[in-house]
Amino acid sequence: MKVKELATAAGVNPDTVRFYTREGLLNPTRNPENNYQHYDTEDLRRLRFARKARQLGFSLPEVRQILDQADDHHSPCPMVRDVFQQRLEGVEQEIEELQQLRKRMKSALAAWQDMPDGTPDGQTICRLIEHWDDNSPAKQVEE
Amino acid sequence: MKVKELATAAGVNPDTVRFYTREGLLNPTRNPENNYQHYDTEDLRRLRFARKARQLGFSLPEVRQILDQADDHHSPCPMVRDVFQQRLEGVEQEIEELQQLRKRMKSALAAWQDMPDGTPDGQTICRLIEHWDDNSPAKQVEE
DNA sequence: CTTTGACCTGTGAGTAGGTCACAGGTTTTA
DNA sequence: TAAAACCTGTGACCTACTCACAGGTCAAAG
Repeated sequence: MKVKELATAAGVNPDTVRFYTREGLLNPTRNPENNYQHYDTEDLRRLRFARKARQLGFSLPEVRQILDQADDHHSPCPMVRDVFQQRLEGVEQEIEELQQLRKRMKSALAAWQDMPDGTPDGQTICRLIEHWDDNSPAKQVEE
Repeated sequence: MKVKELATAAGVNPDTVRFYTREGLLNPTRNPENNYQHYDTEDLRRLRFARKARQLGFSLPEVRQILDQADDHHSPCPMVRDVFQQRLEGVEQEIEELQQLRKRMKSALAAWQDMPDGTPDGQTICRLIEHWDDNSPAKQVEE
């Protein structure tokens, strides 16, 4: 397979194939006649695997690590279980934080219902934001 | 105030102060004797405002836009309400997507309970991931 | 046989929002 | 007077791609 064929087969951008190749996740051979890359079904498997892993939240270095372990005929699965568990916790924390943010945003919106717009007066830029309580207290300081 | 003083006052990295200055969000004056930047309380207000706005999900260009409007003595608040509403929707969508991901991850974990690790055999890299159903069907192709 | 279009190549830049490193100048403290 | 702590600007780095560019290759159409 050539670049675009592999890309199409895996449903990704051809540039992603080239990028992954540069990054060492794919190991194509080269046609010496025209200098083209040649990918086989193993590469397709690796690419599909990489995409799935990315969707699951693995970083590219993590994906490469898994692939490398597989190349050395070590089972990467225990590591996968491990990193996966961590990623799940990361995702849950992200959700938590976003829900906090959402809550604060909604109460800010509610509080803004009754606030006038007001023109900047040199003391305040936009009351809507300045009076938003982010419960991260800033320190006070004088010039 | 000098860079580090302002940074400390606002609870940010000094490099962030320099970065925001380069980006035109802060307008310090210069001491011609030593070429140092001098920030006043107005800059501190702007910096704090910028940080709050960033926490609310405004992008730096948006923050700059608000600040510029305030400099021109136009009330930026209607724009703020508008962008804020959009950000809220964005946040809610992010939450939605993360919850979807979390759901898929949890069911994957459950399915993995009973799967053996297995050593890579050339056909499969890590069953855990390859057998994960991401409901994004890939096309089939032969070499 | 030539042209056209689709593909290939590598390299480099761009994305967002900072953070860090570097080399050299200044100020403050001991 | 010397070290520590600060200042300056510039440029690289981070993620995970994506896009642009300039030039080479190839298959089909004319």
